[in-house]
Amino acid sequence: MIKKPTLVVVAGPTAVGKTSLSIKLGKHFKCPIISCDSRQFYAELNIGVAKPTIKELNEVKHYFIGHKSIENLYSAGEFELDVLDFLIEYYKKNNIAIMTGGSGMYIDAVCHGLDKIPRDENLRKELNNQFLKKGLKSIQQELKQLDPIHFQNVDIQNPQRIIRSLEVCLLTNKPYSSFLNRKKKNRPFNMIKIALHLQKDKLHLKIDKRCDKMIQEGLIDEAYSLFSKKHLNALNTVGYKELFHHFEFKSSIEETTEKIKSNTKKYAKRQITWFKKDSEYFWVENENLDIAKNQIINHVESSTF
RNA sequence: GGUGCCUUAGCUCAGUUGGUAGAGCAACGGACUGAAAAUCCGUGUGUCCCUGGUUCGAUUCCUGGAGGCACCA
Repeated sequence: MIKKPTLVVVAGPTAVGKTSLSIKLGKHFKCPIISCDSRQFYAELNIGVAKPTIKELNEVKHYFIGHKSIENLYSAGEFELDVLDFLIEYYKKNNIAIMTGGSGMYIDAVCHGLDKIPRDENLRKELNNQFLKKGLKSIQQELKQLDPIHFQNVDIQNPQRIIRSLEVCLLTNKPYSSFLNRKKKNRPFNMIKIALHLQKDKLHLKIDKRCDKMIQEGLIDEAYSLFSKKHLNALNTVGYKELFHHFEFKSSIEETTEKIKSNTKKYAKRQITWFKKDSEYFWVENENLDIAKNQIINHVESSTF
C-alpha cells in the first residue's frame, strides 16, 4: 500500500482517454486530480480543449483547470512552482495524488524541475520584432556572439529557441547556457509515471470523432467569441487557430474541420514522441477502461518505495 | 458517333529534346529547460493507365485499347 507521499502521473496523447480514466482512478484512490494540460489552464477555453465536463469535475476534485486567463502568459516554470506549493501542503495530510495531462514539458517540470532561468515578456516582444524585421540570420548572429556555447547546441533554425536564449542573455548579461544545469531535482514525494496507449488507427478514429463532436457542441461559437483575441499565445491552439483562419478567409467549415483533425493527429504524434523517450513511463493499453484501470491500480499498489 | 485535351507518389500536379522521375499537401521519423495544443528538423513511399511497335534503351515517340474531361453532333 501507499505509505509515502506519491504522485501518480497519467500521461498520453490527446484523446487517448486520460480524463475518464483518471476520474476512475481518483475515485479508487480517493484523491484529487492535478491537471497538467497547458490549454485547460485557461478559463476562457472549454470545448476546444476538451475540458472535463461539470459533471466530471464534480465527481473528483480537480486542480489547475481554468485557473488562468488567456490574457496572462503562463509558463512551465510557474506551473512547476504552483504545483509544488500545492503538493507540499497537500502531502501534509494525504499520501497520494494524481497528475494527468498531455503536456510533456509541464509534466517534466513538476517531476524533475527546470533550472531557474528568468524571463522578460517585453524583451521577448522586442526580439520577436527584430526577428520579423531582420530575419533569422540577425538573431542567429547575435546569439553566436552572446552565447557561443548555446549556439553550438541549440537548433539554430528554430527562432523561438533562439529568441528565448537571447532574451536571457540580454536580461542577465550572462550566457543562457550558464544557467543550464540539467540535473533532475529531488522531490519530497515518489512518482509513478504511467502513459496510456492506443493503436494508431484507433487513436485517429477517436480524434476524428472528438473533433466532430466539438464542432457539434459549439466550438465555432466559442472560437468566434475569442476571435478578437486571436493574437494571444493561449489561442495559438489546435481547434481555435484553424477556425480563426475560417472566419478570416471564409474557408469552408468542412475543410476547416479536416484541418483541425489533421493538426490534432500531428499534435498527438509529437506527444507520443516526447513520452516514448522517457524510460520511466509504464505503458498501459487503454482499449478497455476497466482493464486499464485495474492494470494501473496493480502497478501503483505493487510499487514499493 | 466525331474532334481536342488528359491519365506520373495517398491527393493536386510538374517533368524527362528517349538514359526508369520531383514539388506542395498528406504520411512517417525526430528534437525540445518559463510560448510547449507552441516552435523546429529530417525522410520520397512510384508497374510514370494497359498493349504492341520503333530503339542498345520508352514513362517520354508511334499503333491499338481503357478510363476521364470539354466541345461538336
